[in-house]
Amino acid sequence: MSDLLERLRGRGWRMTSQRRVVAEVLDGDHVHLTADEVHARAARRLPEISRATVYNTLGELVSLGEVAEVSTDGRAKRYDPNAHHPHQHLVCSHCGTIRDVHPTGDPLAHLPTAERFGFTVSKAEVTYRGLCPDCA
Amino acid sequence: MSDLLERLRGRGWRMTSQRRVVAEVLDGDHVHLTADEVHARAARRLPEISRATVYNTLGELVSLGEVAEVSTDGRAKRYDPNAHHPHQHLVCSHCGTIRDVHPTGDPLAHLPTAERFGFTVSKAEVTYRGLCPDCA
DNA sequence: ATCCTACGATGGACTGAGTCCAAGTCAAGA
DNA sequence: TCTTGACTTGGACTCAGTCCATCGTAGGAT
Repeated sequence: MSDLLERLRGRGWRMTSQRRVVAEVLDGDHVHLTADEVHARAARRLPEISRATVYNTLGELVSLGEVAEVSTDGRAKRYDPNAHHPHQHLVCSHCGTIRDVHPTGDPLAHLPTAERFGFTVSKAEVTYRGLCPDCA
Repeated sequence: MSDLLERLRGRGWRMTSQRRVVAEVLDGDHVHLTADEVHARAARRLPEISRATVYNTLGELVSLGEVAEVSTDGRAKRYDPNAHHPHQHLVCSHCGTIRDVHPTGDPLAHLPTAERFGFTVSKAEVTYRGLCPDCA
């Protein structure tokens, strides 16, 4: 994530303090913050940042492929900065904790042509559900 | 789905015209209606049915395991009456069409113990994404 | 057949997540 | 340092879903 700001500048992004702060908040592994959580953390450094700007910036990061959108519970979407390392998610059904996981093999390979109904299938998202050690 | 009403009666459900209509609307294969769509179709037969009742009934059907909740897009949840036949979903990234699909093998088998972080993993939901024949 | 009552239905207010927009601000090139 | 169009702001708005006080009724009891 450290060179994210460089990549963005290279793509013609106008660099503002708001965008810098949002990008900094989204740094690390196993980070899966909601937009409101991103806003709250960003506001600790830049008190007057607005929700609209956070939504705009997250949306741009997603369409640039720098951040992945994850929705594991039908509630708020979460934003995962680990977009350059393909992975799936393991979610605790009780407390909602999310871990990045790496299954073996390619899930796409398990969908036979006959089951594709003429679709051009390009990716598979897997959500594993269960109980985490604390909730078990 | 035809014997659903029988099963529900057997579980002590009080049978009302509203519940009957909701259960009837949720009949068929590849049915993935939102709550509002269920409400609209139910209202064609029973004009004064309320949204709250549709939400209540759907929620009960889900907790009884008769209907599965599917959220493929972070927007409205969809309700899938095919809950007794395990399957995954193939979604068109452009128009949102959803098909039930049956991959080979068990996705759970591809998550090694070392990648389970102590979780008791009980199921895997797979969403395949791509373009349907009409949108390609 | 009628009565009772607890379970279910109703609709309107409310919440949470996200979008939209007109007006103001400022990064960065000239 | 000036200019300008890209960016930010906050408030109104939408959409999906929940909550709740009140009313209605399914189905067992008599």
